[in-house]
Amino acid sequence: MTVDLQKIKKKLANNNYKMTSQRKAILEKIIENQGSHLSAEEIYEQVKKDDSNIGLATIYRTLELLCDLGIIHKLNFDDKCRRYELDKEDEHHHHLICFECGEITEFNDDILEDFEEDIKEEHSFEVIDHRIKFYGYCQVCQ
Amino acid sequence: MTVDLQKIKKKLANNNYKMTSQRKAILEKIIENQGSHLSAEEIYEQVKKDDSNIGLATIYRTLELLCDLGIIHKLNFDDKCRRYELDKEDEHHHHLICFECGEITEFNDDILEDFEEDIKEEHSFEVIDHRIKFYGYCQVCQ
DNA sequence: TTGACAATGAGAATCTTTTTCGATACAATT
DNA sequence: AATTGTATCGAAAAAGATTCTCATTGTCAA
Repeated sequence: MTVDLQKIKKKLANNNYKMTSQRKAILEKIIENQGSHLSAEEIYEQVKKDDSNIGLATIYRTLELLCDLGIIHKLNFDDKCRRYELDKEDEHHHHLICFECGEITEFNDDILEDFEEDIKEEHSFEVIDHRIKFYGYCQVCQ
Repeated sequence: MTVDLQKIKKKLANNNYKMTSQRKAILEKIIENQGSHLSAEEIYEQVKKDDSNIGLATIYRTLELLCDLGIIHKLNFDDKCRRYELDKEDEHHHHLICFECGEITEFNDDILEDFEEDIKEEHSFEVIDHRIKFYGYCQVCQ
């Protein structure tokens, strides 16, 4: 995996935050489940297995913190809850969402890079990032 | 505007639904505010001006219904509420979201049509639709 | 060891959305 | 005009996700 707890620990320290056991546990679960787009509740369940004493509020606080530091980011599928995934600066990926079974698969690519230029010119909008969701039918559901 | 209440009325009728005064009022507000991505609450406020007796539940029920009929669709910005906009089959548009002021502008284009082909081949995923969000800084906030 | 402060757990609070239920509107039928 | 059946409605309760509060605990430097 390209994610390194030590680096994250430093990033926390640089911002005056500590790598506590709870934060570590949460991070580990997120890393273990890369590609799963876990929700706060799901992470809670996972972490609870090892530390049955952790509170849901801690999960939310930690996720918020990790978002602020750019370690993870929020995702909005058409779910009613927010989901989270690791932020990997080296790769850009998008999501394929099946109308039928709801499965979400990832798909790496750097499309639209050229396009961002055009938008700058036509709309005076400086694009920093973009997210694409493709909706349709997965292999199984076609 | 390309939206026609008569057509919508027929669409409702075809599915055994009636064009009630409440539904009409809600639709009118959505049409009036094209491009505004109103939330349920905002639509409620608008409609309440004319019909102070309408219930919020009716707003939600109607929005749900209009989604099912493909007249509008839900949007998820990073807001905590869902927003809605008219579904215009003739045009595809995407959103430019400003990190700074949060303003959301629309932007028409048919990009990624070719791309959908490639995805079909590489991922066995049949793409029906896609949504793109571009994040960055708008003209004012740059 | 102590003091200062960050972090935590538990539960209350908040906010959006959905559900329930009795009342109402309306069209078709008598 | 009265009756019936059904869709729709408003109000309020309920549900579900997230945030806030606050007293307690953990950590680390002095």
